[in-house]
Amino acid sequence: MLQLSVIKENKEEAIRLLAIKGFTKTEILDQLIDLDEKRKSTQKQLDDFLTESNKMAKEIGMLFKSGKTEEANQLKTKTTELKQSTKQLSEELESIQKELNKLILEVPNLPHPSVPAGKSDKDNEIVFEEGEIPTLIENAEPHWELAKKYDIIDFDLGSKVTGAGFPFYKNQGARLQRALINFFLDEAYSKGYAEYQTPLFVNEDSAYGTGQLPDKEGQMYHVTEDNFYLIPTAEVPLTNIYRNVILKEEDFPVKISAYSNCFRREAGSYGKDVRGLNRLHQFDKVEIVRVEHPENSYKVLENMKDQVADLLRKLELPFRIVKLCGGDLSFTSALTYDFEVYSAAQERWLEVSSVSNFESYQANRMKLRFKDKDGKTKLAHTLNGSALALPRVVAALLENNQTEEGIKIPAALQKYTGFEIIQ
RNA sequence: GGAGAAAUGGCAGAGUGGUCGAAUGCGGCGGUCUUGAAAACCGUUGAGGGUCACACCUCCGGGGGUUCGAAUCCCUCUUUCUCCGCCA
Repeated sequence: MLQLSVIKENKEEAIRLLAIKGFTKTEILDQLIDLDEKRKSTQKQLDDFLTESNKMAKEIGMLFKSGKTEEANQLKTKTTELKQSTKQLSEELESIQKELNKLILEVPNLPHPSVPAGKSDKDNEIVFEEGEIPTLIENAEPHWELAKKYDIIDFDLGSKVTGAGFPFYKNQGARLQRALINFFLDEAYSKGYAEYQTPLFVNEDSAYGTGQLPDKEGQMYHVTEDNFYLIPTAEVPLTNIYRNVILKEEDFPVKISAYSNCFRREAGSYGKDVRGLNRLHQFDKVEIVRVEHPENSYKVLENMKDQVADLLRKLELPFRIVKLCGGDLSFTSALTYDFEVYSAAQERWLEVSSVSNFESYQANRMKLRFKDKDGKTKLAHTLNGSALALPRVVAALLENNQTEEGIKIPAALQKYTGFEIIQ
């Protein structure tokens, strides 16, 4: 969540930036400022009452000790009314806090000043493009046909056993999956990321910590019996490692990665754009997460961007990087780069990675802080990125590399797959 | 799943109703001594709110309760440990 101090000290600037994100309910900011004032004055009153009753309690203790029982009992009756006011005030304070908390969660993160204005993905800014769009063989097919032809991914079987969006990977398809996972993990490791395996379920606090709750409730699978949420990305368990943690400055940089299954309900999205591997309920992804000093976070974001580009280069896939415009930017992000690979058979760009700087937005919500050189406690910055999500990478690999003889595996992957061609 | 024990500051560990935000040790930081270091000695060392700064308030796993007063008593949840059962 946004820091109240940012709103208070820089309201005009905050309003201007929020408008880029399409957030125009500026009256909320005023409400927040008012509520905070109310909170302070109520707190002050309550504190005064508490000071009084603390004093009396001590006095009563002394009187009892020195045997002045009668005086003590007299004082006791006096404290009763004090308790009434105290109770009332603390209830008032609690409701103000609750309201404050609810409201501030409605305010999205401020976008970075460089974020272009715009409403939808059409307004995103293409900042980089690399690789040639391949010319396909005659009778080239989309990946869902290829999957059937080579018997490597079985969507129907998945529907039978579980439901739509839960495919089986088989034979060379299953081995290709394993190869990609290992390739991505090795690449992250070689760039200095510690490797983790995380729980696939998280509790409610963690889902709040990274901002899946309260607004994206319907996106996650929920185990009601135990109140667990299936992770939509490894970002959730990885980042929550640092929930309520105070780091030392020398702990930076924090670089962690994990492969995990990701589970998304994707409620309400059907149609041909989500066919095959384009959108799944369960998929595989290697995620990279960083916790950084605020001064470094944008340098680090560029670094992560290069890292992801390098992966796509090694996979020999044509790709482009787009900087998301305000309207397409997620609620919690300040700046996001999306990576898209070109699917020649579908003749469209597929998003395979999203690299974001959340600045202190997540950190504030989960109280992730560090002590600076002067011993002051400050919020850290968090960043994350997919490196990479598998399904659409697989889709592009299958489609772009199809030949008469079969599907060619890029050189960098061959030592992982153990084969050069799918046939 | 059943029975029992426990959860205190960075760590270890006292504290079972009243000047306890918390003894003591270790670690960290600053200093004295030293050419330098170690040892020794002295000081300092949790977080949040609030304030120009103080004062003041809250926090002893989480939540609730009893009491004038709770780290301490009661209820509840979570976690850890021991024993039994089950199990990859």
